[in-house]
Amino acid sequence: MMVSSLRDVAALAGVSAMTVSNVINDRATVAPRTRAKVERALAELNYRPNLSARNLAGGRSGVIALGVPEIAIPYFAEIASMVIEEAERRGWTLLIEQTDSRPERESEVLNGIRPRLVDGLILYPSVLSPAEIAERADATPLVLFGGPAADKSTDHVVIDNLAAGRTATEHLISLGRTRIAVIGPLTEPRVDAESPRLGGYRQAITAAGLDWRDELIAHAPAYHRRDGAEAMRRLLTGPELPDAVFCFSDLLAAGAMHAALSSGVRIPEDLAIVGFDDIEEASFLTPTLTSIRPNKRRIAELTVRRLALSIEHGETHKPQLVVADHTLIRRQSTIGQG
Amino acid sequence: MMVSSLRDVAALAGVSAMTVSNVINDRATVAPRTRAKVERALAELNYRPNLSARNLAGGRSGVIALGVPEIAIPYFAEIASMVIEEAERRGWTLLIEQTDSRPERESEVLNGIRPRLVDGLILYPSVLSPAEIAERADATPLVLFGGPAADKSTDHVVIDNLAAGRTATEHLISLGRTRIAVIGPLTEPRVDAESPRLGGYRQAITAAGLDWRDELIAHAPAYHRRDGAEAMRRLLTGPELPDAVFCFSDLLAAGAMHAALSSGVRIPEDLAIVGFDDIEEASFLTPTLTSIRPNKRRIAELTVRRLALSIEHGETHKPQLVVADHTLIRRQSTIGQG
DNA sequence: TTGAAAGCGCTAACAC
DNA sequence: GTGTTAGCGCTTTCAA
Repeated sequence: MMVSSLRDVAALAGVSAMTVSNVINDRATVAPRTRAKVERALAELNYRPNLSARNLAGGRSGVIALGVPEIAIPYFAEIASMVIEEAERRGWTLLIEQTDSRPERESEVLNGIRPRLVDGLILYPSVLSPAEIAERADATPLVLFGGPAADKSTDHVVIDNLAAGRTATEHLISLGRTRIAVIGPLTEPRVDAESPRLGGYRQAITAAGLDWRDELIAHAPAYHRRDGAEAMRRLLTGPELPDAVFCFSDLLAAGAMHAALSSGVRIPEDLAIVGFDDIEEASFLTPTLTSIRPNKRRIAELTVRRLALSIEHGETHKPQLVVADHTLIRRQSTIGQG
Repeated sequence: MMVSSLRDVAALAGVSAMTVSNVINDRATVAPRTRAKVERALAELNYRPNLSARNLAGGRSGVIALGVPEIAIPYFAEIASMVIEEAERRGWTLLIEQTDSRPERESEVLNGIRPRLVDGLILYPSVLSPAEIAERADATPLVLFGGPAADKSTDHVVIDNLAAGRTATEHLISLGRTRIAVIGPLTEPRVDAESPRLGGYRQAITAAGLDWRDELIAHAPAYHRRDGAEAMRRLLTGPELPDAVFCFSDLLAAGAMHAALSSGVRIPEDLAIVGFDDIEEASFLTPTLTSIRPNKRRIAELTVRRLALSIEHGETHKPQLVVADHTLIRRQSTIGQG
């Protein structure tokens, strides 16, 4: 099948290339008769615009990029799916970059691996500090999502992790649990600070007048299932047996749950578990997993909307920190068969 | 930060744009001194090539597209992750399209949603028939993966689903199970034929001299967890209680396992379960899930390699059907704590 | 309402 | 070894 250009269509329709361009982009007020002629030619030649040419001519590429640590992590896959849908709504296509949480990779993505190809970039900043992000050598519009808020110079969509951590822990306390463990990365390397989810846990524990016990704080290097399983094994062989655990991701919770069940621990009778992210898997674990559900649809929507604003208003665009909502979804892993 | 073009670099280095281009693309034999000068200018101006311009000038875009039903399905997310890695190895970036298994969407992707932007396309053909695929109005190099083999006019990477279905079923038979159920889409709408996984099951059942029982064949409309859970509930309330079940995906198996455990069925004592895909989740379910493991790394590698060949050799490229290997991974859902 | 001219940044082909 | 010319297919600007 032949590839036809604007010129071919123009020739067939007996008009100029410019008029065809106007028809395609629904611009100016093209005379109905002219429009009809052009549209017939368009169809006949099965015209498809050359995006590179369009992009080069000063327009946009219609492509945005999403940078995440790993697309195979369900939370990111679910977010990516929604971002694709939101982008499509605006006529954009999504390109995906994996950073593997490696600084060089994250930096490459930030500085435009595919230079000038994308109109904008959405990034989950996993390892780069706000300062490093602010220093990037690329002017492509950028929106961050997740992690702690960086500086004010970048659009950023987050949820209130501190409040979420508090809510998760309070839920366990309300169930009468007193030896509540935590599994997750305890610090935010990006800002060299305590994880806000841990901060929320701390607040809830303190407010309830429960003892703080270091033996119940299990660090996990990352958010994977295996990290959760390992941390749980450490807790189960430790000096203080927990009666509940708050995991900083559902993947950690899935690993922890598997390790616990394999050791004969009953859930939630002996051990209640709360996860974070509410990935689809959470509803199908046995028992089903109580989890903090960030409003993923809203995160995707806000992220793409901020990016659209930034792309459209360029210089005058004011970056903003936007907070999406979250809720606690109660399931069997804490409240039993209900 | 300013965006600089070839010309800017050329001006700074005191050479022509063409020489800069030659340096960048490692072409011709540029004099060492010239090269050094140019490279200094390149660095100083933080030059980044404009891909649209490069693409338009007759080169390639360096972007390939991957079309899948849903990126949030773990199997596709895992494959996508590996395809990204393989593509990166060749200096390509990956763009993702979701088809939702809708014919119009699949057709759009096939005919170049992002016309002329991508150098090649990898597609999981979920609903379109081989004839519809062959008729596409776009010349972009295409490689299919998964599903039944189409015609000979398209590159296609598959696994032997018939053999895999037989292996899964034989494994259950070897455990002494006699009432072996099946959960999954029973037909291939694309080719209007029986699912090859069901065909493998049939062969194994017949070869073992077991009775064929329609009551044990549970159709699932798709491969999701909820479909597996529903099918399992039907089997559990049906006239013939199975003592084993072969699910056509791990997601179906996860749903089926959840439904069974929730009804008090013991796995594997009362019911053995085999899944398909061996997604990471399979190793962390309780009990862990026996599954057919397609060689995903190999599928990604072969897919990208065939695409590279097609892109490089254009007209003279001969499409081919390539078969990747698979193995049965035995876990607790069939062989217990063993 | 339509068209002509210019140019986006790059590379291929060919000179020098 | 290096530079010149032309042009990829489109949009922007401005004139008709």
